[in-house]
Amino acid sequence: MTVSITDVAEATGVSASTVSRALRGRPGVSEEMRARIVAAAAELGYTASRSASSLASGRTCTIGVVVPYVGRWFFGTVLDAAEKVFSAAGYDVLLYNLGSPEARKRFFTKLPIRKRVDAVLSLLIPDPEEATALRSLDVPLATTVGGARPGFTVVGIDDRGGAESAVRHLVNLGHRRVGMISGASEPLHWTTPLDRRRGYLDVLADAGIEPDPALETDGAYTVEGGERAMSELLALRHPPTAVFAQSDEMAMGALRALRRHRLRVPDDVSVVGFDDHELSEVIGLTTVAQPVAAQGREAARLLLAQLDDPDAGPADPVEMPIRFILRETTAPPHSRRQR
Amino acid sequence: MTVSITDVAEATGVSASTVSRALRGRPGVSEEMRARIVAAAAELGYTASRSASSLASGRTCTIGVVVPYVGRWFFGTVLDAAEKVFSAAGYDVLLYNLGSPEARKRFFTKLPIRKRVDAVLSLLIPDPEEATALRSLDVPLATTVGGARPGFTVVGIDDRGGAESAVRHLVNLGHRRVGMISGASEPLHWTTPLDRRRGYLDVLADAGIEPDPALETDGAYTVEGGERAMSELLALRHPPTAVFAQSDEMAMGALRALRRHRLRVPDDVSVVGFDDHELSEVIGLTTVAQPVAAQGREAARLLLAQLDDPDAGPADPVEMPIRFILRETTAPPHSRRQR
DNA sequence: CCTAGTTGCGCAAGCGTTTGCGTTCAGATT
DNA sequence: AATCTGAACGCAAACGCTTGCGCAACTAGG
Repeated sequence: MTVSITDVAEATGVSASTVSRALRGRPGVSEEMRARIVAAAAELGYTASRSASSLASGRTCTIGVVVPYVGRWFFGTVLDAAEKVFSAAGYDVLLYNLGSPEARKRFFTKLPIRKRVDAVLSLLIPDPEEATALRSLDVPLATTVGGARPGFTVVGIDDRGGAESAVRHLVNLGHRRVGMISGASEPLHWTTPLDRRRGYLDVLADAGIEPDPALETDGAYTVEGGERAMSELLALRHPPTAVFAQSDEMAMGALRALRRHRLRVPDDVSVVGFDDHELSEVIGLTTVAQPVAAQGREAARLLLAQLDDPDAGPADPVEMPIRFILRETTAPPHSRRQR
Repeated sequence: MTVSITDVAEATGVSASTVSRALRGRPGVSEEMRARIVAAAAELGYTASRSASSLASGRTCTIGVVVPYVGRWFFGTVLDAAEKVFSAAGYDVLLYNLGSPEARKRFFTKLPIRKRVDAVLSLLIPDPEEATALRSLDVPLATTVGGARPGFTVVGIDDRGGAESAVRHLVNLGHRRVGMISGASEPLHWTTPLDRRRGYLDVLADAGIEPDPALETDGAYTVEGGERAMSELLALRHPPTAVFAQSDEMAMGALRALRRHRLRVPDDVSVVGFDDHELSEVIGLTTVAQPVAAQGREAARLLLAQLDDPDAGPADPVEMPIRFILRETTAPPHSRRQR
């Protein structure tokens, strides 16, 4: 049978309470006794039952992490970093992967997480009702990725500024017809696409370029979507000479579409992405880098801080630095002819 | 305060036992009463405390998933698929990300998972001691990725056959000097690199080609490693005309190295990978596709089956189909000249 | 009409910890 | 010597649920 606290108590000839205190480093146990207990516990291979201890103490030593798609690079990377911080602090991670709308709905109505976690890190942007549901858990909450929400600690980046630097780069190269591949409004209340669009429009306005709605197209933040979007742009009467994709994955899709159309990058069309995907360097994609893992780490740390210091509200929003990275997918328009 | 089972019991005027039975669909409750209880529970926003119920019942309704790197595409994808199966069946997923050796060691010595899960899906290959530790948990176990182990249900692919088809393709194209970028023995007892190497050697032998140890190099299963490995190969007096990379990520690194060396693919050097990474299609990489998500799904399903039918041992090993995919990174040697 | 079987529900004993409080006892303080 | 003070430890009551068993009330069979 599995060994319980009373077993190690008997083995040491003390009470269960003393064992409990000894093993958790609580005061009220002599060092000598503590050593004996620890030894006995080790010998018996004792591990405290989490169910029992969290039932008794009210603490679960578990953090819930909810993410839209673990499989996608961005979320996987954030999760990876956050998990390391949590587990180093002795917390376990309960993962909820809410890709499909059904899964998402089920999660937020049933809230299986209730009474199971000490805090929640949400890698997806909860809509107002979902946010309310999460708040009802009455534990510290944090979000990476845009959209300030009362009660949530949020760490993110300057999406607007990032988009500006990307588009400004294209404009400075001399491009006047700059397309954008965006991820549309799919999950409502998710402000990143909007912020990045704002940056795009800002720069155009600054440069005195009339924005053309036909140049804005939806890539759904996936490779396939980006490919489709790029094809649409190429089908235009006046296709763009440069494209700003709101994510590297969409930019990769765009590159693929361009290759299929036998157009050369950057000679015929320039492409700039956003995120600095792990493979972007491999393919030489010009992009705006954001510190993905660092965001996960930071969010995790802030959450832990909130747990340590009870009745400390959510931390102030954190904005992580971004960085424009020039690689090989951008050049002045029609550079072939100009050479 | 948080609402407990007695609250809904009082609200309905019945005992807690009846509430418990009603809410979990157990027999012994009239349909009418059940409806009333369900309604009351919903109204009060009641959720059973997992700690309490698992303490009482011994079941945790939780599956532990241990993975080396959540951030990597392969593991993220497997996890994504497995999580969906688990959560659809009402199980939560406890994630352990064991990238660093310290984290891994800590996990297997302290086994924080003990008494916390009903089953374990390991996406990393446990060495014999680790396997013993896991078995001591006394719950169903499953593994994706190579290496049969007593007590584990394993679902994998034919690594050797896959490697054979990749290398045979190169040999059939006329290549005689075929390099290999492998992930070496880093985590011991992880047979995939060995099996893939076996396939590589088989084909060479079949074709009457003397294997050259200098053509085998270590890419550590990462993009950077692949790049380094390819550079080494190119520095050889007689560099290979084709390269088999044991993973797509390493193949991508190889492509990058080739680009840096101003060599053209496939004209100067052919490259074939393994895995069919989500971005391989984007870059046109010839590769051997394995059903990654399907493996996660299948492993999860088998685990659930074992949970449903108690005292059913681990399932028979499952081998998922693989498929060679011809894209654009392979061609006959020196095809430029031959044209 | 009596018995046997079913159905619906309550009782109470756990499940393995944690923790407030009480007890004991050695040593310090007057 | 009597009292006080901590330190070290034990007691027992939670924590919120599950489940075997018991007990009515009701149905059906003879």
